[in-house]
Amino acid sequence: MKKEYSETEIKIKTAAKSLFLRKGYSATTTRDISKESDINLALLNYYFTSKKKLFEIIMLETFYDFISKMVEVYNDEKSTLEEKLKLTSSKYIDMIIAEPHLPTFVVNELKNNPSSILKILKGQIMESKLVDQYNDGVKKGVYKKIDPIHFVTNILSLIVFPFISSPIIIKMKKFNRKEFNDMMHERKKLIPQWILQMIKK
Amino acid sequence: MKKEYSETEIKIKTAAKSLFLRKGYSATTTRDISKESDINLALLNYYFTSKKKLFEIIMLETFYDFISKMVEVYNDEKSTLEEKLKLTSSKYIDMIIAEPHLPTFVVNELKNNPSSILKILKGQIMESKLVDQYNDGVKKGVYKKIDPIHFVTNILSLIVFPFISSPIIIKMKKFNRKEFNDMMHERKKLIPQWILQMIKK
DNA sequence: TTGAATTAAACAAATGTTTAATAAAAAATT
DNA sequence: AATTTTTTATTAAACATTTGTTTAATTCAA
Repeated sequence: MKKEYSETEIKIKTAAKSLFLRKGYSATTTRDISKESDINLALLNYYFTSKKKLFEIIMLETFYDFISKMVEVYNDEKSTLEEKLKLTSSKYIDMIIAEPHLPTFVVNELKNNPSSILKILKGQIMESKLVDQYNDGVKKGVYKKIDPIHFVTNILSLIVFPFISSPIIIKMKKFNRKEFNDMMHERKKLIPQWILQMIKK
Repeated sequence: MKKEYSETEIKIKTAAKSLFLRKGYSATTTRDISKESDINLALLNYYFTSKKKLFEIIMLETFYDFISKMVEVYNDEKSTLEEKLKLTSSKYIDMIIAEPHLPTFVVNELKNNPSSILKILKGQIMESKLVDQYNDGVKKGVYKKIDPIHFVTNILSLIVFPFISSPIIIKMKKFNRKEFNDMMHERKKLIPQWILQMIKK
């Protein structure tokens, strides 16, 4: 299943990913990619047929990484709901601080490539252990009875949206990048608390 | 201050806005715009000098509308904090349902045009009546003492992010567009409740 | 009659892709 | 082991479109 990539292919993919993340599909040219990866222009088509195909490969891998990080935690058998919240916040915030363009890229290029990429999602979140645990809490009367989609959506919203709107936050608070990141580190503790307060009766 | 636009200029602007919102700056061509607005290609440059200039005008207006809706409510003198939360949720959700591409457009093109557009923000949110009311609650000991930036960020996150991630939500829940919108209408009531629970001691 | 609005055509630059030639590596043959 | 052959990788150049913008001519309105 997993393709073995040559050194040159990896160089192309790395440069392409960096550029696609920063500038998006349309604003990235094949010459940009060839320059950034220091390979001849024609090799892009030689190895990946077209810019579009190359993009689809990168989009698929990136989205898969993005979702996997969530699915792994959500389906862990041992941890409690609260532990899952903490781990998700922590992992995601670290991941996005390391690659700040990731969320904008994912949500933005997503609306163009619908079904093929979204196949990855197939029930892995709404049928996760985390949602089970939430539903158990509802049954026991400790959590409010609301469609779990809100629960799942709220977690991701509180984690990811601040990054997407970082230019606004940075402007409003006169932050520099480090101060913004500190704010996000702070949220690792806060988000699990907030989510619990939101669902508790 | 406000420029008076001729009929042709409005036709161009309307078509351009629709296209920029749907496809972004780079993926929209001047010929797309001329076709959609049914005007001659050269008129775009005749009236707006360049594609870039036209985009900046539209970006500025759109972002201004987007922020104004918030600022108005946040600075209302009469309403309580809870009422402001309800009104913001309601207004924003209606606005974005009417123009679903708005949030993605704003956040995505924002990172490219930083200062000029973000000037609009100048203290209008962090120094708003809403933030005052929040700080009062903190002083009175009814709200937790956390930097109000989290408060402001969380409101926007819970309102806007679900729209941005709508392809994911629609896929996870096997929703159609109407069912997704219903979910968002449901959140008009829920978000103010959630926010209050998050800040209460 | 003058200035503004509109048009078709043209221009130059950029862009994704292909071609044809060469270099390098691997395989086959002597 | 040495040489030839074949396959693969890399390159510079070219190709056909697309794209943003301009020109020069024409129509329209004041």
